[in-house]
Amino acid sequence: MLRPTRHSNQDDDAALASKPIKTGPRVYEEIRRMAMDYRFKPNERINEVALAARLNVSRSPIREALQRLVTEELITFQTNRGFFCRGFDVDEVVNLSDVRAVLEERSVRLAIQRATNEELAALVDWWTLTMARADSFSSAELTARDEEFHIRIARLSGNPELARMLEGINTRIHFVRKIEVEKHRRLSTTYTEHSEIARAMVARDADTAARLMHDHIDISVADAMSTVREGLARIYVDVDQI
Amino acid sequence: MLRPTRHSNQDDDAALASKPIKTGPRVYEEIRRMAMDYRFKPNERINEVALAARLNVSRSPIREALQRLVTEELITFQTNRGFFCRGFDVDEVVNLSDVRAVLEERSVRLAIQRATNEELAALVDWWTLTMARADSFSSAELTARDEEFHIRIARLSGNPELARMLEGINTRIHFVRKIEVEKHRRLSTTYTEHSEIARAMVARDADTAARLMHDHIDISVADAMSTVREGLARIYVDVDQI
DNA sequence: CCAATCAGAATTGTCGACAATAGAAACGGC
DNA sequence: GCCGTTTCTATTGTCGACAATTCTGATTGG
Repeated sequence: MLRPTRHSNQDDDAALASKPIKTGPRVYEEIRRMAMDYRFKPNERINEVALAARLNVSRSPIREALQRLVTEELITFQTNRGFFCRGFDVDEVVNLSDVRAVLEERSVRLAIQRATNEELAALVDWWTLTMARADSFSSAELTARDEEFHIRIARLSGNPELARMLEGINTRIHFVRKIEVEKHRRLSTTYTEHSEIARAMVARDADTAARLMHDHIDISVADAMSTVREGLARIYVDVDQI
Repeated sequence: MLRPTRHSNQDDDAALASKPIKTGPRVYEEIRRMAMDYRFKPNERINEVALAARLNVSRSPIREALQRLVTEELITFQTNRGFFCRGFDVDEVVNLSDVRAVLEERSVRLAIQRATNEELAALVDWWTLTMARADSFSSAELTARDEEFHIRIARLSGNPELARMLEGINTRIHFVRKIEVEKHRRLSTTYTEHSEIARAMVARDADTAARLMHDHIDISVADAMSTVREGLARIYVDVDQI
């Protein structure tokens, strides 16, 4: 079969002969990533044509991706005015943490109730291994492992809706969590809490596990404020470096 | 005021002259409503051009609305195959109810902690009035009141994220809830549970209120199965009546 | 009779164009 | 000099068109 017309890809990554990744999903994922990392400044208006040019596509897939991100709360929208980056404020972080704490508690309880011994053992092993290698991970990688720990438990809960909601919260607090990870790293604080939670799960001690999980997540307003402050500094500094 | 000649428009509201409602939001709301009420059959493929014709718009706003509904879990999507109505199965209802129970518990607890006496009194009054008029309401109206009761509490919690998540769940279980309301009505079961919850809230008795709320929401798998069964019957009967 | 194959039809994915709206700049009256 | 108005520009909202893909169903070989 003959290769159909290639439309004007001059720079960027593309052009590797094969193009297995559909533009729609690719664009969505790319913009999502940008929003998660606050590559748009808080409340910044997002110019569709500029973004389209940047990603080498037309406005249609851009708009569809943005609309989708609107319901994910990563982007906001005003009719006839367009799309904006979400804000970045303390209240939101605190409120999301509150919801998250409740859901994660339920998550561990269900996981303890439903997961097999093998699954729980695998969780402990995986985290132990992760801890052993912790120093070799970048902050981004470590953050990803942190997120994965919680997601794994959510999966073990056997309730996909619960897992999905927690993933949604995760994407929204990804940025602050990354900052927290770096803060921890600076202070050389080890992640003993995850280990303790996993141990309580293996022991099928639901109350202890739930309590540990709650305390692990619960963020004081003071902590949130300092983290958000550091986040703001980072946003307005790192920008334009790429 | 004289009404200028309306040319052609056979069905729908149409065209120019007075058009205060933007098509984008209108289309979104309309499709959303259809999805909530299962006007699309479960897992049915949604034809974009047909839907566009039905709503007298082009495919662009249709697709944008659908994409948005995808992340609301009211619609599913497969690349190159298009959009589908979500399924309709017992597991989902059970899982959502589980999550909902947890969130609603948190909701009442926070509301008890943060709402003023006046706000709680207003809640009681409003529900008492609603009950008094219950017989004059249609099932749809009664369902809306039921939903509003819970949403009001969520708002009183002072945590907008919590409220938003509960609203998301509500739209997804709207259909089964409506069937439950009708079931209740057939059996002449009165809604005493809401009143009891509200009373416990006024008394600032968090544990009691939380327990009542949990029991109110918790759905046994058997109940869910019968409700879903009735829902399926309704879906495949009422269709085409409009 | 069934399975695989292959055209034709239907549907989705993406684009560029144009109209409608909002935003910015220039203007003028006070 | 300042505020409201007007004009011009930038951006969004929607559309129709075409390419790419999937679906349908008829055909053929076993």
